Amino acid sequence: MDYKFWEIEPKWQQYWENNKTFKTPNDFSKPKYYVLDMFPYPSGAGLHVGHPEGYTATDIISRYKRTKGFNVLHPMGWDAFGLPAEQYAIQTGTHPAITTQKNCDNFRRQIKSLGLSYDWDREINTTDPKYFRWTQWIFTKLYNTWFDAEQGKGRPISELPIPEDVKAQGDAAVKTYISEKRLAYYDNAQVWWCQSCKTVCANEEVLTDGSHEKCGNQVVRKNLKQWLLRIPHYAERLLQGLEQLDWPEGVKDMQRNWIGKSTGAEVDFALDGLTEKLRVYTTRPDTLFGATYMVVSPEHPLLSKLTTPEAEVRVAEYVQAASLKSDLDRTELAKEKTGVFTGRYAINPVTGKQIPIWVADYVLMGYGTGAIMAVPAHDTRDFEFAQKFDIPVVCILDPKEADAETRAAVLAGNACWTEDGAYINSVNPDKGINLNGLNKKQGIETIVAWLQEQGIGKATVNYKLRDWLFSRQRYWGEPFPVIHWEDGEISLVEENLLPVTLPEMEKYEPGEGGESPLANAADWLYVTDANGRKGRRETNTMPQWAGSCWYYLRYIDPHNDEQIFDPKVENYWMPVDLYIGGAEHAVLHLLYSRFWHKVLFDLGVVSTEEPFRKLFNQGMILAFAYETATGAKIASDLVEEKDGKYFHKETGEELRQIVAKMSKSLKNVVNPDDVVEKFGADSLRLYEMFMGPLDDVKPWAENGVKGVFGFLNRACRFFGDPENITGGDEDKETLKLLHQTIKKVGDDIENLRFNTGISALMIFNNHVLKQGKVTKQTAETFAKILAPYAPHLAEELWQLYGHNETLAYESWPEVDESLFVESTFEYPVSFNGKMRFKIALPIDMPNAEVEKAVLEHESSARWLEGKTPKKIIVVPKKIINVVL
RNA sequence: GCCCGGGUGGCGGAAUUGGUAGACGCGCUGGACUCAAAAUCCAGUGAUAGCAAUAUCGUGCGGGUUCGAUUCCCGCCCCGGGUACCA
Repeated sequence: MDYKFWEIEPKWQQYWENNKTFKTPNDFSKPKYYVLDMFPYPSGAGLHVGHPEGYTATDIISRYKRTKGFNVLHPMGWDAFGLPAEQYAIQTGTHPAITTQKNCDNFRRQIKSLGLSYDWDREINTTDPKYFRWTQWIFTKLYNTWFDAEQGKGRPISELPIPEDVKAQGDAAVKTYISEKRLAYYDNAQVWWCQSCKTVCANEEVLTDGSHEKCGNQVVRKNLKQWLLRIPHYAERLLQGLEQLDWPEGVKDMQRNWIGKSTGAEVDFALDGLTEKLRVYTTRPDTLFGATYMVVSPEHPLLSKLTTPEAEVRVAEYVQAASLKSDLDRTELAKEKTGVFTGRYAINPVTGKQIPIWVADYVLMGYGTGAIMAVPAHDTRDFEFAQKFDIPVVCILDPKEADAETRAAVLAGNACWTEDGAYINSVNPDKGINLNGLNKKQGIETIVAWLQEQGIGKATVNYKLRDWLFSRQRYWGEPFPVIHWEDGEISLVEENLLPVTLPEMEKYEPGEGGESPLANAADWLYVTDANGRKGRRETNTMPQWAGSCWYYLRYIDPHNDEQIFDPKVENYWMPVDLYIGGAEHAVLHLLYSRFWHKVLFDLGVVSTEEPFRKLFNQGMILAFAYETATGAKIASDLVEEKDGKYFHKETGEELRQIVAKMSKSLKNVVNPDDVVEKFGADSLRLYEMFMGPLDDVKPWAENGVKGVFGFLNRACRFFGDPENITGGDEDKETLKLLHQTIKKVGDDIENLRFNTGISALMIFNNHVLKQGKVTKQTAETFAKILAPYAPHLAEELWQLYGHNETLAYESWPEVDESLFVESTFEYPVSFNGKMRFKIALPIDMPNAEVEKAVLEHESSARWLEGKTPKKIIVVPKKIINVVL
């Protein structure tokens, strides 16, 4: 049978669609397996070859698990809110919904052409009002939830205890108190603003160079009324939850770093001439004896009080200058420390000495208390600062492990030592404190106990995680179900009135000064309540993360108009057993999703504490590119190859082959449609999996596609030719290899090692090609184990062997381990670790006889050189090593 | 700087718990088929030396542990990702 993939593939895709082969019933009698892809943003550019990488992997797992008797949930949908459709609307006036629809249709067509076994009846779209009705519903839940620190969980706002003193202040105070506890709140926030996108962005969306991750333009600070979510309340839970997850350690680490937990202590410093105290946060309270000055951030609320009249001018100037600096200047570029003395002194509580208080922008208001005690001898930043401004450096940790020179410098206060050591100068009998002789752990415990006793400090925990800025100044997003009333009250749109849909508009331009385009939708914007009170709808929309935060829950029950989903069904399907997608979502999407999920868990909406049990990141698919000796990139169509070297077609200059991201300018973008047309979907699937380990970054090579295409051709020609299929018993060697292959392919799928699984299939195919004939049973087994990878060809073969039904639910072949039992093993024999020859011996032969057989072997004499071996190591079924 | 990954032929990559380094595929070389090409098939292919059998070297570098190290330990170098004045 010739390999006519162009006929086979559409035929089976049609069959699967007509028969709803992959429609997933909520059949609770079977064990379930939920395999999820990170759903795509349907861009106008269509599918990139990176998409099918993850999709093929999950498809192989899905198809395999079905044959192992699992009820498999494998859905697909569209994360379709987003800026490109809105920008296109601004340019052309085309409604984003129309653009989105078109793009979704194209993505669906492309994905279907790959033969992926999705249950298309569960398709979802985040821009569908029937979907975002529930996104809005979750927002109302967040708004109406507070975090009970004692119980460590979120609870309905109706259960929030109101302190008596708040009650005494009246209704307004109670309302304020409540709104300060809600997980979602509306407030003035210093936010990142992208002038190019005319919208705010979350901290997480700003890259380290101060650019917006979406567009690459620099962002600026701006003060705006915004919606924020109190994700830091869940910091500890988000951290702890990681422990139970089967996720790549790297991703867990990134989340841990992002959450940024640190343990330390808060210490109150008395101030000279003021009754106020200055509170600092430190992770090293044990170095208190070395604190020779203090620093407050330029935004510190106490700064004006601290500043003495003589210092007023310079402090004001400094604060002014700092406020003009972007955060970028304050961090990356300006490594050189700046600061001015406030004129005020604090009292070091352990030494009783006066220490100066400075203001400097290397201390950030947003972390800890916005003030620090500076220990220049044992903190590099403080040391730098102290050196520059000539502040005393007092060493209180003797660096015993350091070399003599370093040690001397540190002890003299001329160098900084941040490692552990032995405390010195850390005793004050008057205050009843002595750390000398303790180690770091004991030192911290002792000083914290002392601070607590004195009532001037306590152990504390800090997190880097900040409130999540949750609103955007865009049209194409979920509207908030919120109304701002003329009297200042904020209320939610009632649940039975959801969804709040987007108004039709003629123009989609954002308003000036940070207003969303929705501010122009007069008919939609204004509302009046039953009492005639006027109100205005929230004009911001939710960020794109909103829809993707919970989509995996909607697949479970996508058409339910009564509830977000039926809890019985949720209880069956959750959690997601395997989630595959790009590593770029390591923190943002995955952290946000976990946060929402935990809130929903606390409220009893979902049944699992974590949404994604196992996570796997596919590596990016790159492409070869070419550059000159000076590093200039050359578009691929200007490159020619000669004898394995690359030259510029026009200049003749020799070029270097490099690996880079696919890009239009390099002309090395691979379109999946072209690959499918030329080699077929099965070849594309197979190649994407054969390129290398799923999590590796790897370059696309068209010759590689030809390689797997050749394999499918040979397999099709051999297994599709009735003359090669015989009756009778299978050849022993073939049978053994077949079972080894079943085992290898199955194990490799379970472990997501698809490249070596394909290699095993190739080895088997090469074998039978040489063998010439196989039994029908062998041929059928081959079709079954090929099916997860190349389902179209497998179905075709299966049909050829006389079956009328799909093989998608045929059970996975059993491995007959007894075939692997061998009576002899061909031992590699090495002398002093170098392999010299091989000898076949019975595996149950006693060691003494093995040694004898080895030494008597004709080749041994040559390596023994007349010597008597010192030792002979025999590792059964592994190796024999003769030690001379 | 700090935290994660990773360095294996010309290329993508294999190698259970330490046990024959280079599976499988690409590329290349030679051959068959063909008027010829493509396609297909067969053989070879880590480097060096040799007609060959074979030998020596070989998994980023330098040490170590071991009968035996791509694998474990110590010290470096390089590449990729994340993060960055978080006290």
